[in-house]
Amino acid sequence: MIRKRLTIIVGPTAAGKTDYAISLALKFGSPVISCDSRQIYREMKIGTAPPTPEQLSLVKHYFIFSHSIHDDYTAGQYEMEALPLIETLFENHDNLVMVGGSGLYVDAICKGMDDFPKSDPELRMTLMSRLKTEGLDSLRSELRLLDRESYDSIDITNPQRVIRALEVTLMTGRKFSSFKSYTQKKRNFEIEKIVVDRPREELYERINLRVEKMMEAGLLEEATGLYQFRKRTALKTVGYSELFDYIDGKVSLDEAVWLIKRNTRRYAKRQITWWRREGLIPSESIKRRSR
RNA sequence: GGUGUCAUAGCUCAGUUGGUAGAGCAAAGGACUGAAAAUCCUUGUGUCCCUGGUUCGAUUCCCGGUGACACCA
Repeated sequence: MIRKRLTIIVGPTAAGKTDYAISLALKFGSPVISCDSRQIYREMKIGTAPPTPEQLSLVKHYFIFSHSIHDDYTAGQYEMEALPLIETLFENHDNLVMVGGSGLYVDAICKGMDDFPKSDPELRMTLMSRLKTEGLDSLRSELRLLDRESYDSIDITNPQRVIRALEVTLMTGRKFSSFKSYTQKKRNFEIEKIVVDRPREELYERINLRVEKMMEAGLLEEATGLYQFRKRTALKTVGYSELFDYIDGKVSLDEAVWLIKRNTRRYAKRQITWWRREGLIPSESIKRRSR
């Protein structure tokens, strides 16, 4: 029996993953399975740099424009939807191509997420307002009392992490740390990751240029149309938050565009850090480039 | 052409009454289990424009260059 293989193309934004994925998919006769936490939203068509309509017509794509910003989406849900899809597709394919810039989503496919309960919006809201009124210290000491292991192991300077740990513990009556299994889930296919990267300077130039092109393509108009939904977590996205600030009069348009570039650069850097940890990107200055 | 002011980190600038310097921004490094394009942590990178002088010691004071700006011609 032929071993099935999932090829995952990873790397920082604007490095050229989309093009590479399509050429590889055409070679394998595979569809492209996207693994991107923002390109799944159909309401954002410019700022997330999704494949163009032409590219989409070349190869069948999954998880592009497949969901709505009005439904909360998570890495856990992605695993639950993408994994069965992959298994189904393997019935007719030996090689499948996945592309993704979202490290956590890639891990959800490769390693699997533990069975943590998903968040309770009401409880989260309560905790967030407590963070505002009582401060992080108060939440921290509560976590310390309820779940010492989590308190010792998570990043307790990060409000988002403290809230999540507390949320799960309060919600289930079980310690957050007790949900961690520390074992990877079994996958009945091979996984190969390919990095698409560029020298830092070149990558940053591409990012800057791409932002200019997005503005020309009407990013401001798109953001204006989505302004009313700006509180949705899906719209906490580089390219949109900055323009919402412009609409609110907090920054000038030039400043907003400049901030989009900067924040995209920082995002790319975080992605690089993610795959560097896996040894996929050399820690010295980056030289590798596949295409 | 003359006079004046300025020249310090990638950028904007502070500072050293002479003991080789520090802020903001940019940047770099790191973390990451249902918000992950999110969220959080750490870090100061320098021929202090160049040459010479005074001095134990000059980025700082002095002479002379060079460049930028302003004003006067």
